[in-house]
Amino acid sequence: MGSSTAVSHRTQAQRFAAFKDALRERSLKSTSQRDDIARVFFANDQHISVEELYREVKRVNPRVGYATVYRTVRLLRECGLAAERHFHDGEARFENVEEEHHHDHLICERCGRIVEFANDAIERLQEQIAARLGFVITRHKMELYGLCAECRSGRTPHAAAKRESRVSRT
Amino acid sequence: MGSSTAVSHRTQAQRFAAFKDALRERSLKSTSQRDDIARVFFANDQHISVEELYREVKRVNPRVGYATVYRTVRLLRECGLAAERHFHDGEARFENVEEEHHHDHLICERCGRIVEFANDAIERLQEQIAARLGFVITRHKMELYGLCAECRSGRTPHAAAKRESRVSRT
DNA sequence: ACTGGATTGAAAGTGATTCTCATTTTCGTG
DNA sequence: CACGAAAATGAGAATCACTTTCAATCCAGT
Ligand SMILES: [Mn+2]
Ligand SMILES: [Mn+2]
Ligand SMILES: [Zn+2]
Ligand SMILES: [Zn+2]
Repeated sequence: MGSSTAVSHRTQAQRFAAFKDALRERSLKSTSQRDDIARVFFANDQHISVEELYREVKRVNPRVGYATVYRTVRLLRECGLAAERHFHDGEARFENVEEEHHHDHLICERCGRIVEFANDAIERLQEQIAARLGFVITRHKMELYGLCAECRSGRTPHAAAKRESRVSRT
Repeated sequence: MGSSTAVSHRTQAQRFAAFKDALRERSLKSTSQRDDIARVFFANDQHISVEELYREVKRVNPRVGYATVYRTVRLLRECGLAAERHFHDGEARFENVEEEHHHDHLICERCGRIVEFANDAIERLQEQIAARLGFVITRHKMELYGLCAECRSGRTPHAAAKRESRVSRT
Protein backbone atom coordinates (compact mmCIF):
# COMPACT_ATOMS: atom_id res chain seq x y z
CA MET A 1 0.00 0.00 0.00
CA GLY A 2 1.20 3.51 -0.76
CA SER A 3 2.27 5.69 2.15
CA SER A 4 -0.86 7.57 3.12
CA THR A 5 0.41 10.97 4.15
CA ALA A 6 -2.28 12.61 6.25
CA VAL A 7 -1.30 16.11 5.19
CA SER A 8 -1.99 18.80 7.76
CA HIS A 9 -4.71 21.05 6.42
CA ARG A 10 -6.26 24.25 7.59
CA THR A 11 -9.03 23.73 10.10
CA GLN A 12 -12.65 24.39 9.22
CA ALA A 13 -12.48 27.53 11.30
CA GLN A 14 -9.44 28.74 9.41
CA ARG A 15 -11.14 28.10 6.11
CA PHE A 16 -14.21 29.93 7.27
CA ALA A 17 -12.07 32.88 8.32
CA ALA A 18 -10.37 32.83 4.91
CA PHE A 19 -13.81 32.94 3.32
CA LYS A 20 -14.86 35.94 5.39
CA ASP A 21 -11.62 37.66 4.47
CA ALA A 22 -12.19 36.93 0.80
CA LEU A 23 -15.66 38.46 1.02
CA ARG A 24 -14.28 41.60 2.63
CA GLU A 25 -11.48 41.89 0.04
CA ARG A 26 -14.04 41.75 -2.73
CA SER A 27 -16.50 44.09 -0.97
CA LEU A 28 -19.09 41.37 -0.97
CA LYS A 29 -21.62 41.11 1.80
CA SER A 30 -21.71 38.56 4.56
CA THR A 31 -25.05 36.87 4.74
CA SER A 32 -26.37 34.08 6.88
CA GLN A 33 -26.93 31.99 3.75
CA ARG A 34 -23.32 32.33 2.64
CA ASP A 35 -22.10 31.57 6.12
CA ASP A 36 -24.26 28.49 6.46
CA ILE A 37 -23.37 27.13 3.03
CA ALA A 38 -19.66 27.75 3.53
CA ARG A 39 -19.69 26.16 6.98
CA VAL A 40 -21.39 23.02 5.71
CA PHE A 41 -19.02 22.90 2.74
CA PHE A 42 -15.91 23.25 4.91
CA ALA A 43 -17.18 20.56 7.25
CA ASN A 44 -17.41 18.11 4.34
CA ASP A 45 -14.30 16.24 3.29
CA GLN A 46 -15.71 14.51 0.26
CA HIS A 47 -16.53 15.36 -3.32
CA ILE A 48 -19.95 16.84 -2.75
CA SER A 49 -22.51 17.69 -5.42
CA VAL A 50 -24.58 20.87 -5.29
CA GLU A 51 -27.68 18.79 -4.69
CA GLU A 52 -26.07 17.07 -1.72
CA LEU A 53 -24.75 20.34 -0.35
CA TYR A 54 -28.20 21.89 -0.75
CA ARG A 55 -29.80 19.10 1.26
CA GLU A 56 -27.20 19.35 4.03
CA VAL A 57 -27.59 23.10 4.24
CA LYS A 58 -31.37 22.80 4.36
CA ARG A 59 -31.04 20.91 7.63
CA VAL A 60 -29.17 23.80 9.18
CA ASN A 61 -31.15 26.56 7.53
CA PRO A 62 -34.27 25.55 5.59
CA ARG A 63 -34.60 29.05 4.14
CA VAL A 64 -31.74 28.82 1.62
CA GLY A 65 -32.61 28.52 -2.02
CA TYR A 66 -31.09 26.32 -4.68
CA ALA A 67 -29.78 29.25 -6.65
CA THR A 68 -27.91 30.58 -3.65
CA VAL A 69 -26.10 27.29 -3.16
CA TYR A 70 -25.01 27.41 -6.80
CA ARG A 71 -23.94 31.02 -6.44
CA THR A 72 -22.02 30.30 -3.27
CA VAL A 73 -20.06 27.32 -4.57
CA ARG A 74 -19.11 29.42 -7.57
CA LEU A 75 -17.97 32.10 -5.15
CA LEU A 76 -15.96 29.58 -3.14
CA ARG A 77 -14.35 28.44 -6.35
CA GLU A 78 -13.48 32.00 -7.34
CA CYS A 79 -11.95 32.54 -3.92
CA GLY A 80 -9.76 29.49 -4.43
CA LEU A 81 -11.44 27.63 -1.58
CA ALA A 82 -13.27 25.04 -3.66
CA ALA A 83 -12.32 22.94 -6.68
CA GLU A 84 -14.91 21.84 -9.20
CA ARG A 85 -14.66 18.29 -10.49
CA HIS A 86 -16.56 16.54 -13.24
CA PHE A 87 -16.48 12.81 -12.86
CA HIS A 88 -18.83 10.76 -14.96
CA ASP A 89 -22.12 10.99 -13.16
CA GLY A 90 -23.35 14.14 -14.87
CA GLU A 91 -23.23 16.53 -11.94
CA ALA A 92 -20.43 18.80 -10.83
CA ARG A 93 -18.78 17.98 -7.53
CA PHE A 94 -16.87 20.32 -5.28
CA GLU A 95 -14.12 19.67 -2.81
CA ASN A 96 -12.10 21.72 -0.38
CA VAL A 97 -8.89 23.09 -1.83
CA GLU A 98 -5.56 23.14 -0.05
CA GLU A 99 -3.20 25.18 -2.17
CA GLU A 100 0.03 23.33 -2.94
CA HIS A 101 -1.88 20.11 -2.52
CA HIS A 102 -2.92 19.28 -6.06
CA HIS A 103 -4.11 15.73 -6.57
CA ASP A 104 -5.80 13.56 -9.15
CA HIS A 105 -8.42 10.83 -8.89
CA LEU A 106 -8.93 7.13 -9.25
CA ILE A 107 -12.59 6.21 -9.52
CA CYS A 108 -14.23 2.81 -9.17
CA GLU A 109 -16.84 2.45 -11.87
CA ARG A 110 -18.79 -0.09 -9.84
CA CYS A 111 -19.05 1.31 -6.32
CA GLY A 112 -18.15 4.92 -6.97
CA ARG A 113 -15.26 4.95 -4.51
CA ILE A 114 -12.88 7.81 -5.17
CA VAL A 115 -9.22 7.52 -4.23
CA GLU A 116 -7.00 10.58 -4.43
CA PHE A 117 -3.37 10.45 -5.41
CA ALA A 118 -0.51 12.74 -6.31
CA ASN A 119 2.42 11.71 -8.44
CA ASP A 120 5.26 14.10 -9.12
CA ALA A 121 6.80 12.03 -11.90
CA ILE A 122 3.61 12.29 -13.95
CA GLU A 123 3.28 15.98 -13.26
CA ARG A 124 6.83 16.53 -14.51
CA LEU A 125 6.20 14.46 -17.62
CA GLN A 126 3.09 16.48 -18.36
CA GLU A 127 5.10 19.68 -18.18
CA GLN A 128 7.73 18.21 -20.49
CA ILE A 129 5.22 17.09 -23.07
CA ALA A 130 3.51 20.46 -23.04
CA ALA A 131 6.80 22.33 -23.34
CA ARG A 132 7.87 20.16 -26.24
CA LEU A 133 4.64 21.03 -28.04
CA GLY A 134 4.95 24.74 -27.27
CA PHE A 135 2.34 24.89 -24.52
CA VAL A 136 2.39 26.33 -21.03
CA ILE A 137 -0.03 24.39 -18.84
CA THR A 138 -2.40 26.26 -16.55
CA ARG A 139 -4.31 23.27 -15.27
CA HIS A 140 -4.98 19.68 -16.08
CA LYS A 141 -7.33 16.89 -15.36
CA MET A 142 -6.36 13.27 -14.94
CA GLU A 143 -8.87 10.66 -13.90
CA LEU A 144 -8.32 6.92 -13.86
CA TYR A 145 -11.47 4.83 -14.04
CA GLY A 146 -11.53 1.16 -13.18
CA LEU A 147 -12.45 -1.35 -10.52
CA CYS A 148 -11.28 -1.26 -6.93
CA ALA A 149 -9.93 -4.36 -5.21
CA GLU A 150 -13.10 -4.91 -3.24
CA CYS A 151 -15.34 -4.75 -6.30
CA ARG A 152 -13.13 -7.11 -8.26
CA SER A 153 -13.24 -9.64 -5.42
CA GLY A 154 -16.95 -10.07 -6.05
CA ARG A 155 -18.00 -8.90 -2.59
CA THR A 156 -20.19 -5.85 -1.91
CA PRO A 157 -22.85 -6.15 -4.60
CA HIS A 158 -23.61 -2.46 -4.60
CA ALA A 159 -21.56 -1.04 -1.74
CA ALA A 160 -22.46 2.54 -0.91
CA ALA A 161 -19.76 4.77 -2.29
CA LYS A 162 -17.40 5.22 0.62
CA ARG A 163 -14.82 7.83 -0.25
CA GLU A 164 -11.24 7.85 0.93
CA SER A 165 -9.95 11.25 1.89
CA ARG A 166 -6.21 10.64 2.16
CA VAL A 167 -4.08 11.61 -0.76
CA SER A 168 -1.55 8.92 -1.54
CA ARG A 169 1.77 10.36 -2.64
CA THR A 170 3.45 7.93 -4.97
CA MET B 1 9.63 19.25 -31.62
CA GLY B 2 8.33 15.73 -30.98
CA SER B 3 8.55 13.25 -33.79
CA SER B 4 5.18 13.53 -35.48
CA THR B 5 4.47 10.02 -36.54
CA ALA B 6 1.80 10.18 -39.21
CA VAL B 7 0.41 6.80 -38.24
CA SER B 8 -1.14 4.92 -41.10
CA HIS B 9 -4.84 4.74 -40.45
CA ARG B 10 -7.66 2.95 -42.13
CA THR B 11 -9.11 4.86 -45.04
CA GLN B 12 -12.56 6.40 -44.88
CA ALA B 13 -13.79 3.63 -47.13
CA GLN B 14 -12.36 0.99 -44.82
CA ARG B 15 -14.01 2.61 -41.84
CA PHE B 16 -17.29 2.78 -43.66
CA ALA B 17 -17.02 -0.90 -44.53
CA ALA B 18 -16.26 -1.68 -40.87
CA PHE B 19 -19.39 0.24 -39.94
CA LYS B 20 -21.54 -1.74 -42.37
CA ASP B 21 -20.06 -4.95 -41.01
CA ALA B 22 -20.82 -3.86 -37.46
CA LEU B 23 -24.42 -3.20 -38.42
CA ARG B 24 -24.75 -6.61 -39.97
CA GLU B 25 -23.14 -8.34 -36.98
CA ARG B 26 -25.67 -6.71 -34.69
CA SER B 27 -28.62 -7.34 -37.02
CA LEU B 28 -29.20 -3.62 -37.32
CA LYS B 29 -30.53 -2.12 -40.47
CA SER B 30 -28.65 -0.06 -42.99
CA THR B 31 -30.38 3.22 -43.63
CA SER B 32 -29.49 6.20 -45.76
CA GLN B 33 -29.35 8.37 -42.63
CA ARG B 34 -26.87 6.09 -40.90
CA ASP B 35 -24.79 5.90 -44.04
CA ASP B 36 -24.74 9.65 -44.55
CA ILE B 37 -23.93 10.42 -40.93
CA ALA B 38 -21.19 7.79 -40.81
CA ARG B 39 -19.66 8.98 -44.07
CA VAL B 40 -19.51 12.58 -42.89
CA PHE B 41 -18.11 11.45 -39.56
CA PHE B 42 -15.39 9.33 -41.16
CA ALA B 43 -14.46 12.19 -43.49
CA ASN B 44 -13.83 14.43 -40.49
CA ASP B 45 -10.47 14.24 -38.76
CA GLN B 46 -11.21 16.60 -35.89
CA HIS B 47 -13.05 16.52 -32.60
CA ILE B 48 -16.52 17.22 -33.88
CA SER B 49 -19.56 18.08 -31.79
CA VAL B 50 -22.98 16.61 -32.51
CA GLU B 51 -24.20 20.06 -33.51
CA GLU B 52 -21.37 20.44 -36.02
CA LEU B 53 -21.88 16.94 -37.36
CA TYR B 54 -25.60 17.61 -37.69
CA ARG B 55 -24.96 20.73 -39.75
CA GLU B 56 -22.47 18.95 -42.00
CA VAL B 57 -24.84 16.05 -42.56
CA LYS B 58 -27.70 18.43 -43.32
CA ARG B 59 -25.76 19.68 -46.35
CA VAL B 60 -25.57 16.16 -47.73
CA ASN B 61 -29.01 15.05 -46.68
CA PRO B 62 -31.34 17.72 -45.27
CA ARG B 63 -33.84 15.09 -44.18
CA VAL B 64 -31.89 13.77 -41.17
CA GLY B 65 -33.11 14.67 -37.73
CA TYR B 66 -31.16 15.74 -34.70
CA ALA B 67 -32.10 12.66 -32.73
CA THR B 68 -30.78 10.38 -35.44
CA VAL B 69 -27.40 12.08 -35.35
CA TYR B 70 -27.27 11.51 -31.60
CA ARG B 71 -28.36 7.92 -32.04
CA THR B 72 -25.86 7.25 -34.78
CA VAL B 73 -22.94 8.77 -32.96
CA ARG B 74 -23.80 6.57 -29.98
CA LEU B 75 -23.93 3.61 -32.32
CA LEU B 76 -20.52 4.48 -33.75
CA ARG B 77 -19.18 4.64 -30.21
CA GLU B 78 -20.66 1.26 -29.35
CA CYS B 79 -19.10 -0.19 -32.48
CA GLY B 80 -15.72 1.11 -31.35
CA LEU B 81 -15.47 3.48 -34.31
CA ALA B 82 -15.90 6.74 -32.40
CA ALA B 83 -14.54 8.05 -29.11
CA GLU B 84 -16.49 10.50 -27.02
CA ARG B 85 -14.55 13.38 -25.44
CA HIS B 86 -15.62 16.00 -22.96
CA PHE B 87 -13.42 19.05 -23.07
CA HIS B 88 -14.59 22.15 -21.30
CA ASP B 89 -17.04 23.76 -23.69
CA GLY B 90 -20.10 21.92 -22.46
CA GLU B 91 -20.76 19.71 -25.45
CA ALA B 92 -19.54 16.20 -26.18
CA ARG B 93 -17.13 15.81 -29.07
CA PHE B 94 -16.47 12.72 -31.11
CA GLU B 95 -13.41 11.59 -32.99
CA ASN B 96 -12.49 8.66 -35.16
CA VAL B 97 -10.93 5.79 -33.27
CA GLU B 98 -7.96 3.78 -34.40
CA GLU B 99 -7.63 0.86 -32.02
CA GLU B 100 -4.16 0.56 -30.49
CA HIS B 101 -3.78 4.29 -30.99
CA HIS B 102 -4.82 5.72 -27.66
CA HIS B 103 -3.89 9.35 -27.14
CA ASP B 104 -4.53 12.24 -24.80
CA HIS B 105 -5.07 15.96 -25.37
CA LEU B 106 -3.44 19.31 -24.88
CA ILE B 107 -5.94 22.14 -25.26
CA CYS B 108 -5.29 25.85 -25.72
CA GLU B 109 -7.71 27.76 -23.53
CA ARG B 110 -7.48 30.83 -25.74
CA CYS B 111 -7.77 29.61 -29.34
CA GLY B 112 -9.21 26.17 -28.74
CA ARG B 113 -6.42 24.39 -30.61
CA ILE B 114 -6.22 20.73 -29.69
CA VAL B 115 -2.93 18.86 -29.89
CA GLU B 116 -2.89 15.12 -29.47
CA PHE B 117 -0.10 13.22 -27.81
CA ALA B 118 0.74 9.77 -26.52
CA ASN B 119 3.25 9.09 -23.80
CA ASP B 120 4.05 5.55 -22.73
CA ALA B 121 5.91 6.55 -19.57
CA ILE B 122 2.81 8.27 -18.22
CA GLU B 123 0.60 5.37 -19.18
CA ARG B 124 2.90 3.00 -17.30
CA LEU B 125 2.95 5.24 -14.25
CA GLN B 126 -0.83 5.38 -14.25
CA GLU B 127 -0.98 1.59 -14.22
CA GLN B 128 1.54 1.46 -11.37
CA ILE B 129 -0.36 3.97 -9.26
CA ALA B 130 -3.62 2.15 -9.81
CA ALA B 131 -2.09 -1.23 -9.00
CA ARG B 132 -0.55 0.16 -5.80
CA LEU B 133 -4.00 1.36 -4.74
CA GLY B 134 -5.67 -1.90 -5.63
CA PHE B 135 -7.34 -0.76 -8.84
CA VAL B 136 -7.44 -2.19 -12.32
CA ILE B 137 -7.88 0.62 -14.83
CA THR B 138 -10.40 0.26 -17.62
CA ARG B 139 -10.01 3.74 -19.07
CA HIS B 140 -8.66 7.11 -18.19
CA LYS B 141 -8.86 10.70 -19.17
CA MET B 142 -5.95 13.11 -19.20
CA GLU B 143 -6.29 16.61 -20.54
CA LEU B 144 -3.73 19.38 -20.23
CA TYR B 145 -5.13 22.90 -20.53
CA GLY B 146 -2.95 25.92 -21.18
CA LEU B 147 -1.76 28.36 -23.80
CA CYS B 148 -0.20 27.42 -27.11
CA ALA B 149 2.96 29.13 -28.35
CA GLU B 150 1.08 31.25 -30.84
CA CYS B 151 -1.40 32.54 -28.27
CA ARG B 152 1.34 33.35 -25.78
CA SER B 153 3.20 35.35 -28.43
CA GLY B 154 0.29 37.80 -28.49
CA ARG B 155 -0.51 37.23 -32.15
CA THR B 156 -3.84 35.88 -33.42
CA PRO B 157 -6.36 37.73 -31.27
CA HIS B 158 -9.03 35.11 -31.74
CA ALA B 159 -7.59 32.66 -34.20
CA ALA B 160 -10.12 30.16 -35.42
CA ALA B 161 -9.43 26.89 -33.69
CA LYS B 162 -7.24 25.05 -36.12
CA ARG B 163 -6.81 21.49 -34.94
CA GLU B 164 -3.73 19.39 -35.39
CA SER B 165 -4.44 15.82 -36.31
CA ARG B 166 -1.05 14.23 -35.77
CA VAL B 167 -0.44 12.39 -32.55
CA SER B 168 2.97 13.24 -31.13
CA ARG B 169 4.61 10.25 -29.51
CA THR B 170 6.87 11.43 -26.75
C1' DA C 1 -44.66 -8.02 -53.03
C1' DC C 2 -45.63 -8.93 -47.95
C1' DT C 3 -44.96 -7.95 -43.35
C1' DG C 4 -43.19 -7.49 -38.77
C1' DG C 5 -39.85 -5.32 -36.49
C1' DA C 6 -36.43 -1.62 -36.71
C1' DT C 7 -35.74 3.23 -37.69
C1' DT C 8 -36.88 7.94 -38.14
C1' DG C 9 -38.05 12.87 -36.98
C1' DA C 10 -40.76 16.34 -34.67
C1' DA C 11 -41.76 17.54 -30.58
C1' DA C 12 -42.02 16.90 -25.76
C1' DG C 13 -39.35 15.67 -21.74
C1' DT C 14 -35.13 15.67 -18.68
C1' DG C 15 -31.74 17.09 -15.53
C1' DA C 16 -28.31 20.18 -14.35
C1' DT C 17 -27.41 24.77 -14.12
C1' DT C 18 -28.31 29.78 -14.84
C1' DC C 19 -31.16 33.76 -15.15
C1' DT C 20 -34.98 37.05 -13.87
C1' DC C 21 -36.94 40.09 -10.99
C1' DA C 22 -39.67 41.44 -7.08
C1' DT C 23 -38.57 41.48 -2.33
C1' DT C 24 -35.38 41.49 1.50
C1' DT C 25 -30.94 42.33 3.63
C1' DT C 26 -26.52 44.42 4.45
C1' DC C 27 -23.56 48.09 5.71
C1' DG C 28 -21.38 52.62 5.16
C1' DT C 29 -22.79 57.21 6.29
C1' DG C 30 -25.09 61.03 8.75
C1' DC D 1 -29.89 54.42 15.41
C1' DA D 2 -31.86 55.52 10.96
C1' DC D 3 -31.34 55.85 5.85
C1' DG D 4 -30.90 54.33 1.48
C1' DA D 5 -28.19 52.61 -2.29
C1' DA D 6 -26.42 48.52 -3.74
C1' DA D 7 -26.08 43.70 -3.15
C1' DA D 8 -28.18 39.35 -2.22
C1' DT D 9 -31.93 36.20 -2.08
C1' DG D 10 -35.32 32.65 -3.73
C1' DA D 11 -39.17 30.99 -6.52
C1' DG D 12 -39.80 29.98 -10.68
C1' DA D 13 -38.82 30.53 -15.57
C1' DA D 14 -35.37 29.83 -18.94
C1' DT D 15 -31.52 27.51 -21.11
C1' DC D 16 -28.71 23.95 -22.91
C1' DA D 17 -27.28 19.53 -24.19
C1' DC D 18 -29.20 15.47 -24.64
C1' DT D 19 -32.94 11.63 -24.51
C1' DT D 20 -37.44 9.81 -25.05
C1' DT D 21 -41.91 9.29 -27.21
C1' DC D 22 -44.71 7.67 -30.74
C1' DA D 23 -46.99 7.74 -35.14
C1' DA D 24 -45.35 7.33 -39.70
C1' DT D 25 -41.94 5.19 -42.63
C1' DC D 26 -38.45 1.98 -44.09
C1' DC D 27 -35.69 -2.38 -44.31
C1' DA D 28 -34.84 -7.03 -45.03
C1' DG D 29 -35.97 -11.89 -44.88
C1' DT D 30 -39.45 -14.79 -46.81
MN1 LIG E 1 -10.27 15.14 -4.65
MN1 LIG F 1 -8.14 13.22 -30.14
ZN1 LIG G 1 -15.41 -0.42 -6.17
ZN1 LIG H 1 -3.86 29.01 -28.67
